[in-house]
Order: sequence, then C-alpha cells, then structure tokens
Amino acid sequence: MASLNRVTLIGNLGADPEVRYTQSREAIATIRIATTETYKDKSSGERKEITEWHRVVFFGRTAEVVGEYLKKGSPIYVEGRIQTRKWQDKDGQDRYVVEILASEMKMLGSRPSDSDAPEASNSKRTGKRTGNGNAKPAAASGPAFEDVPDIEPF
Amino acid sequence: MASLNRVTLIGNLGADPEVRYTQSREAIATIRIATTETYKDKSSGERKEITEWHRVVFFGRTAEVVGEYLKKGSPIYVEGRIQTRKWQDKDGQDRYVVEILASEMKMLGSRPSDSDAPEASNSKRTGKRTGNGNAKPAAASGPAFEDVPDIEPF
Amino acid sequence: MASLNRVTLIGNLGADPEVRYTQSREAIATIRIATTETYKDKSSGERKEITEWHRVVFFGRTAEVVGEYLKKGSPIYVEGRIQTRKWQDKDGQDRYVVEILASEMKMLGSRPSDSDAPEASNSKRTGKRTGNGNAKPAAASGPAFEDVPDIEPF
Amino acid sequence: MASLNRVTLIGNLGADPEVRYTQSREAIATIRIATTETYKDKSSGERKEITEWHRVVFFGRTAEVVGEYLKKGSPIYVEGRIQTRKWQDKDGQDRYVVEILASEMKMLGSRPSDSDAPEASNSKRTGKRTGNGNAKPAAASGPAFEDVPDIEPF
DNA sequence: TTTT
DNA sequence: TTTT
Repeated sequence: MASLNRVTLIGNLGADPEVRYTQSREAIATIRIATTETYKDKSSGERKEITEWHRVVFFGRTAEVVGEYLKKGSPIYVEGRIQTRKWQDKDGQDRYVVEILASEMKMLGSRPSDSDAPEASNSKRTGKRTGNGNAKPAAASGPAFEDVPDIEPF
Repeated sequence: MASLNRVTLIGNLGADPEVRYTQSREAIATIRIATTETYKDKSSGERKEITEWHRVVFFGRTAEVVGEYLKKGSPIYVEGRIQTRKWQDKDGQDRYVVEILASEMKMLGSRPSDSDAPEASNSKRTGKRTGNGNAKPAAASGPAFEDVPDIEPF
Repeated sequence: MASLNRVTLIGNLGADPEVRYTQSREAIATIRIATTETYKDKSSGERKEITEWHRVVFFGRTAEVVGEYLKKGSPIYVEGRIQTRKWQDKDGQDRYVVEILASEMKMLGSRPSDSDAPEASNSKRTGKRTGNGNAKPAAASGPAFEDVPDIEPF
Repeated sequence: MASLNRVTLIGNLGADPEVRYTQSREAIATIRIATTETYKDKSSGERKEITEWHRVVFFGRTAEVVGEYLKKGSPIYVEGRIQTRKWQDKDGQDRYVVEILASEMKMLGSRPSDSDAPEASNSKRTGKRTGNGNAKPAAASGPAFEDVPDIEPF
C-alpha cells in the first residue's frame, strides 16, 4: 500500500528564523510555529487553550526566503512531512526530535513591509535574527530549541 | 491570525491496536502507523528508504471501530492534529511524546473480511469492482466524458 | 495574501484512463474518480449515498504511469488543484468543465498484479503483510511503544 | 475502498457574502473565493497568472459567522468537499455548478476591526452587503453568480 | 516563545 | 470579482 505523510500548518513564528548553510552552500532554515486549539474542559466546562509548538525545517531557496522575509510573529502557511530525528544529548543518551520538513510555504501577512517601517526593517530584522530568538522557546512542548543539533541534508 | 494543525497519513499498522477505556467508559485506541519515503542518497546516488512511525490516538466510537476492524498490517487513512505530551520516565525525567490525535479515519483495505475469509475474497472482490464503474459515470454530475475537448498543456 | 487551491481525493476509477500525447510527446492522462458520501436525509431520516465524479488530469511521467498501471475500478489517492476550463459546444455556446490538475498520485491497490493474477494474490498478500509489521516498529524513531503512559482525555 | 473528497482553499472574497435562510431558519452563506497560480508560459517564457474562482457554501452557525464577519476582499481559509449540483436554466437546459461545501473556515485577516475603523464598520459592512456584490462577479470562470439557484440543504 |  |  502506498503511504502518505502530510502536515499542514497555519500559525505564527515564535522567534526569528535560524538560518545556516551546509558545506555545499545550501541554506537550511529552522523556525518554530505555534498553533492553538480551544476546547471545553470536561470537568469545569470552561473554555481552555492548548498551544502546540512545531519545529519546521526548510531547505534551499525556500530556506533563504524564510530567512529573508519572516521573523518572530510572522503568520505562515506550511506544508510538509513529519520526521523524527535521533540525536545524543550531552550525557550520551538517545534523544528524539520531531520536525516538519517543509515542502511548501506561503507567507500570510498582508504585506511584509506594511507593519514594519520599510526604511528600518532591514537593520532591525538582522539585529533580531542575530539575537537568535528568545531564551527558552521550546520549554513548553519539547526539548529546548538550542539543544537540538542541526539536521543534515540527505 | 487563525491557526491550523492538520496531519494526513496513509500507512499500515505496525501492530494490533491497543484499546483501553476511561472510567467514563470512553474507548481510547492507540496505533502505530508507518509511512515510508524514498529518496536518492546524495553521495552514493542510490535509492534509499526512510520509515517514519506515527503514534495515532482515537477516541470514542472511532476508537471502538479501530479496535474491532484494524490489526497489524491494516492499511489506513488518518486525519488529525499533532500534539506533544509530556510525561516522566522512571528516573523522574521529563520526556515528550508526539501523538496524532485523530479526527477522521478511513479503512483502506479493499474489504475488512478479506484477510479473515481469504477463500471467498477473490470472486467477491471482482464482482464488486465491476459494479463500481458504471456505464456512464459522468452522466449524473456533469457533461458526458467524451464531449469535453482535451486540455492543452501550458 | 497568498492563495492556496488544494484538492485531495481517494476513490476508484469509473473507467480506464484516457491517454493522449501532445506534439512535444508529453503524455496527458484523464481519469474519472468517484467519491461517495453518506448522509442522513432530513425528512425521511434514512441513510443515503451521494456520489461525486471528479475529472482528474495528469501530465508527463505521471500520466504515463496512470495509463500503464490503472484501470477501471482501481483505487487511487490524488492531490491537485481545481481548475475550470472553458470550451465551446457544437452550438458554439460557452461551456465550462471543472478538472483536478493532479500534482501527486498514489496507487492504493495492495498490488497492481492482484486483479490480473487472482489465483496467486492471497498467499502473496499474506506474506507481504507479515513482513510489513516488524517486531519493534517504534525502536527506530522514538521511545518504545510500551514505555509511554496513556493519554488522558480532556 | 473508502473514499475521500477534500478541498482546501486560501484566498480572498470577490464580493460580500450572500446569506439566506431556509424555512427551518438555517442560515446558508455563499461566497466566491479567488485563488491565483503563477506559471511560466512555455512559448514566451514569461511569468503569467491564472485565477480560479471558487463558489463556497456554508451552513448553519458558520454561515452566520461568514455573513457577519467577512466581506469583499477578506482573506479566508476553507476546508470542504467538491459537489456538482444540477439545475435548469431559463431554456430548460440542464446546467451544472460546482460548489465547495465548507466544513471548516478560518478568517485569516490579522483582525477584522484593524483595517476598518471599528466605529464605522457595522454600518459600512451592512451597506455593502445590502448592495449585494458587483454586477458580474462570475463572468471569468463559470456561469454568472446570480444565475445559479440556491442550494437546498439535505 | 506566537497569536486571538 | 479578490489579492500580490
């Protein structure tokens, strides 16, 4: 039987993208996207929210676009597939990280330059990207963002 | 901005479903689904396979159906959302498991009873398939198949 | 705002594929896929079925595969986009046909040769399925199946 | 074999929603959504655009939300299924209209009231909705919007 | 950490 | 008819 592994996300970036380059000069961008569900708690009956953080990885030209046009808070549509990657933590223990390997991306902001003063956006964006996101972006739903080693391209 | 967290899987069960019941008698079924990607290894250039295992959870009536009709090897289509769940291992350490909370499921086996009654499946299947394609499939929902001129490539 | 036009279908071919070739030798295959919904009639309360027929078009290499391996009754998974095409009928009147321009296709039959060699399909299929579910499906991509505590319903 | 008929759209409304009510007081909202693809023309090699217009129908509570919060130009995410509906034109000829019966909808505008002065939005929106869209919204890719009779709920 |  |  054929198989299918498809993920579709709409959400906002929790931090600026992290972009790096392989030795063969291919760009790899990693972002964190938040999606939020609301549900009614069974016992209390009150409306609650649950947020899931997704680690999404882009390759090549799309990774460059992500690094150039997206930043913390940007709304985005992503298609991709789920992939679990194994790595060893500092104690040599096996750890697993689940990533969405993106195959398609659409920026949902009405216009990148609208919300940001165009004349200031470049330096600002660069500055934030250099700052490399916030301290503990992943604390709520997985190992910390910075602990996980980079993915290697196939 | 609205958010979306959607997963679509087609794959086979790696083991029989595990079904349990909550105190309020709601069924919860957990299965493992494998999806396989093929890709070309960059250095060797040879075709390789990578299998991803998805932990999928069903609730309520669907969970009962899963427990009743699916088993190891069954092909299945699943829709749901990704959710990371935190738990503590025996050392008290925080661990995370990623699950697909299913909202929809379709059994893809040609027929549930096929594997159970193999001696009858062939003639039955042939009969059904013939019935499936009617003489004039297009008549009900659009102009006849043959009337429409061919599409031209861009 | 970005736009998205995505269709996903699972169904059976209502007839054998129609394949033709452009002058530049590109294959174009057209099929009709049936999908069936069941619903409860509001007045009578009885369960009813409604079948929708989709005209799906493939290009290039995929079109060749469709023409070679699929036939009336074949189960298929299709991804693509909706496109309305204008044409003139014999009276010169404008007519419109809605087509799904396929970007991805997966054959869902357990095996192409099943229907062709029915006498051999059973033993073959059983053998494959057994091979499909390995002893420890979860070992490769996450913590062992049994280690993870059960999810609690909301 | 199970079947699936799933459509996912992101686009903008070409006109204000049309809302009507059944005798049982169920709301039915119809909108037109544009999606745009860009492609390279094979002969000229230049970048071209092709716009597809989708007729999307909502029922019940969602239809009310659509009528209340969306208007011409609003960005929207829609999930649903394709359904062809047969009707007779004024000459008694069979005609077919393809509709997306929506099962889910998410408003993608950063915030309904942001772009519109909140104190003026109600009257303005009501005014436009009364105006009932533009003269010939559907001319480009199907029969005119107003020619098609309303869908009847199941 | 996002967003509403 | 939308939007970029």
